[in-house]
Amino acid sequence: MDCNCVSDLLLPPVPALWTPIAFPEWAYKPESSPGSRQIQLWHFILELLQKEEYQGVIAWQGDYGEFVIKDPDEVARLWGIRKCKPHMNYDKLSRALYYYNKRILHKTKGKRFTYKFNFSKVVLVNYPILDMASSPFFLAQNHFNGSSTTPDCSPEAIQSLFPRLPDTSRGTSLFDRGTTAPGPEGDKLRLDSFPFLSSAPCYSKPPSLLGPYPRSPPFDYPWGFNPYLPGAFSLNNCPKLPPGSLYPSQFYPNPLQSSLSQLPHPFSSLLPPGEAGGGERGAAGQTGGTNGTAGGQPARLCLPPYQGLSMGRTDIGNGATLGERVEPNPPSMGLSLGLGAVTLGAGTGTDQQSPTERRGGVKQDPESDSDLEITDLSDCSSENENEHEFGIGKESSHANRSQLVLDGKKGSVLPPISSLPPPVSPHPLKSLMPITPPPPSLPPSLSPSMALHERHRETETLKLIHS
DNA sequence: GCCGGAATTC
DNA sequence: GAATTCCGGC
Repeated sequence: MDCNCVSDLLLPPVPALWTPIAFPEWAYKPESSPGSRQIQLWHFILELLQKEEYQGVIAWQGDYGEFVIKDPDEVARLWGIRKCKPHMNYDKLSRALYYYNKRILHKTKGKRFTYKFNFSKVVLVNYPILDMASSPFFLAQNHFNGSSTTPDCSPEAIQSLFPRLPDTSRGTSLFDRGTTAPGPEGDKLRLDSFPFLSSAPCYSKPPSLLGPYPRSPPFDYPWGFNPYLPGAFSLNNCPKLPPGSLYPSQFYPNPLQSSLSQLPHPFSSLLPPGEAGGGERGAAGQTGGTNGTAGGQPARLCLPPYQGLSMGRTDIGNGATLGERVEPNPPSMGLSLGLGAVTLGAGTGTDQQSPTERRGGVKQDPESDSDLEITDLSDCSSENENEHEFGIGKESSHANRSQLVLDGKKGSVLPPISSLPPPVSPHPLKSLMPITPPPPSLPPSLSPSMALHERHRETETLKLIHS
């Protein structure tokens, strides 16, 4: 939409500590509406929900994922501003919300102006490729919430599906987006838009009372990032991104991290001895180099954080990570973004299964609503979300070696690894294992074995230096 | 206030 | 496809 009607309504100043995460491709209008990737209502709702300044207008309240529109007219007005629909009203807005019924969110019956997000639906609908049956995400989740049937979403799982991206130094408000829809390469979503997800799995308290992420001032973008500004999603526009990874590594699901650490050689050996705890390397500043991999920095495999592993939020390596590379194509990664890089070595590129094949018929939510359609999933799987956008080849060409980076956000509420349910067959890691050799075009740096080789070589070099 | 059909727009 | 708009019914 070419709407500038809100550009002059700009609200608050650029946020400083925002923690953007990538809006998956599906978060915006699909290819059917090329060039018109408008924010969707539920995104808008989420954003309002996580802005303290709108607490009086709309806020989390009550049950898990539930929110109440305290000021329907105001919400409608804001939405109208956002969409340049001056005649928007709550009646219309609610009509739109109604269409989300049982999918993204639904009306809470009996509660006035109250709706509730269905994040499991969001994930299921948009990431059908996730093998709920064998995914560590959901095994863990089920373990967490005691449910063996509902593949609900743990914060980490959710977070892993909404990879965090770095920002640009720009940022504006919720309303300054009309004219500049995000590019396909980096739609962003803020994890803290899901307070109930980012805090603890399945909390029952009002989300507003929880949340590991300290509430930031309104519009507080960590790197001045504004997901809706042009180029905000471009990997070429990450000047302020903490070097090392386009995505703060805490983005990746814990279960995977633990899984990786438990993997037999060579995977386990990919874990840099000194990096398991996550501290971070310094930031050889690199400014907005293509896809953030500048200066021949090592490519990194960002793995999910896990409790017990110290992980700093700023733990971001230099250069693009493999993890980020795979981010744009979540479904193809099986279940993991973090480990995606491992899979990556096995066959990214064109030799992926078709969305349909990968999907394999996913209607796994036991409580699936009759109208929960696992459709139109191809949008989030391939096409525009591949190499050409993230330039894996380019990235890797700068990389000297692969590394696994264990880090992430602190305070993850996850059970100890030992308490996680044992892998079932097929082994959760199966999907992480390379199935086929890396394609010839795959840079050696992305191959685990090559990484080892490189690592060894580096070690030898260091020995020589020291001697 | 809520639900939901239908036509329409983008 | 995702609203937006209109409208009628409860």
